Amino acid sequence: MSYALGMSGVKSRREQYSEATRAALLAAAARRFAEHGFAGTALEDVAADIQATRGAVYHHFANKTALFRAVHEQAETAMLKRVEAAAAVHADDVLAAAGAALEEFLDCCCEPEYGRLVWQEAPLALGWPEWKASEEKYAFGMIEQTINALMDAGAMPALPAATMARAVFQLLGGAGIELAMTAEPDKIRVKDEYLQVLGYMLGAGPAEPDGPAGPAGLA
Amino acid sequence: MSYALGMSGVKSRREQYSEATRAALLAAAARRFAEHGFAGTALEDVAADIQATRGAVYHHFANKTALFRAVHEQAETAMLKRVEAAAAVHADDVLAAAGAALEEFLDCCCEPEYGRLVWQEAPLALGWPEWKASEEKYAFGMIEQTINALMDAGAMPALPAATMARAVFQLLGGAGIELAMTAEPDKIRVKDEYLQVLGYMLGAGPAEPDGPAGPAGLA
DNA sequence: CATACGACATACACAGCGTATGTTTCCGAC
DNA sequence: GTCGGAAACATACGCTGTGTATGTCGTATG
Repeated sequence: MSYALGMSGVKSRREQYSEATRAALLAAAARRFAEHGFAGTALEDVAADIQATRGAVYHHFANKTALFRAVHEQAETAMLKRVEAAAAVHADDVLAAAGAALEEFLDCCCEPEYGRLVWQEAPLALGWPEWKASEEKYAFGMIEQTINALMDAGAMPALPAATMARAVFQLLGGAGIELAMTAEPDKIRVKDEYLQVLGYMLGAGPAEPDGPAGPAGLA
Repeated sequence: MSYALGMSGVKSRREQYSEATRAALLAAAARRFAEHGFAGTALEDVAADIQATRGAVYHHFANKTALFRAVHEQAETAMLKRVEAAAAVHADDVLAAAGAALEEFLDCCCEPEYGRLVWQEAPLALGWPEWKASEEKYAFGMIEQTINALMDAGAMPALPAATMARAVFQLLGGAGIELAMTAEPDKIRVKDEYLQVLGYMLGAGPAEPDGPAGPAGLA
């Protein structure tokens, strides 16, 4: 029963240091994983970025996969927070909220630390089943919720909601990867084109090329 | 200037043997890669499946990536052949051809050797840029062509074709992975649900839940 | 102030890729 | 028919990177 300080919320110096290095490791790993991929990053380098050794990594995380898992969850929760904040602005309008959430999500995907990590490396690093289970908790759950809201509001016909959500999910993911890999000057254009196309597919009405909104007015 | 036989199309016994082992390696690698993933398969095991050693592998292929590349291309061309054959049946009707192609593609994805290989492992093994470039040649080109045909026929509004094609591409890919990972008894149901959803998104009209065809009648 | 434990660093075992170097078998020329 | 030579492999080696086992130092606790 040592370290009673921790129980009362006050952190001892040791704990503070430990958490600091853990956070630093997470940050360094996020950068490395996003830039060089999961297989392409050696734990040695991650540790070196922190002026530490692999011993530190293996002290804080069970193995390379566990480290990635932590990085991944961190990225997902950060994304969720941003998207929920964006949607919360339009608390009264379901469609507007969905549109805002969509755009904020695409913005998140523009940043390689989210786009590459979540949509490229994660399925590999965690394995497809775990990745899918994870997405079930984050992006996917949010999407399905929105889809159901849209169906209830009559803005979308009643189709198998789960499959529909999966399709939208994949669609957003593809847009995410594409955006993450697009060179900076083209990002705005590509993002707009995706908003158009997504609006058409989800709004499910013939959209005018110069007025991207389908009947749902999602975009 | 030896082996003049090869020039006239007749294969010497050595060449026949060599091609046989090469083909066997490709087949074994395809199974291993599809089942255990790219990183999860050791060339040792691939060679062992053929009762050979890694030397054989490295004789026929420059490295592990090159082996995967060959497997990948083989899978893609096989898929393309099947889809084109399915579409060719409806040479007169653009929509029917697109629908048949779609269904045949989904069928291909149901087989792990295509679904997992192309949509899961390939981006990792080849790297995203090369994978994308490859898809540009295969699935993507075919899709864009179909999209353009549909737009010309007035079955689909004129949206940025490239982005639209990419979205459809990603959509199909997602369906492919999902199908590839779905347990056998559920595959038919999931595939049908996807046909419904895709029909809605592409046909862009409110589809009846029990009559999956939108106005385009894609499915 | 002695002791135990947590936070690392160091050292080691092992797998898997790539390469360099044999060894055998077949082909073609003389 | 036999003899060089090259293709088709097998064998042996080095290297990198993961995971684990052990060591060391500081710090909290009785």
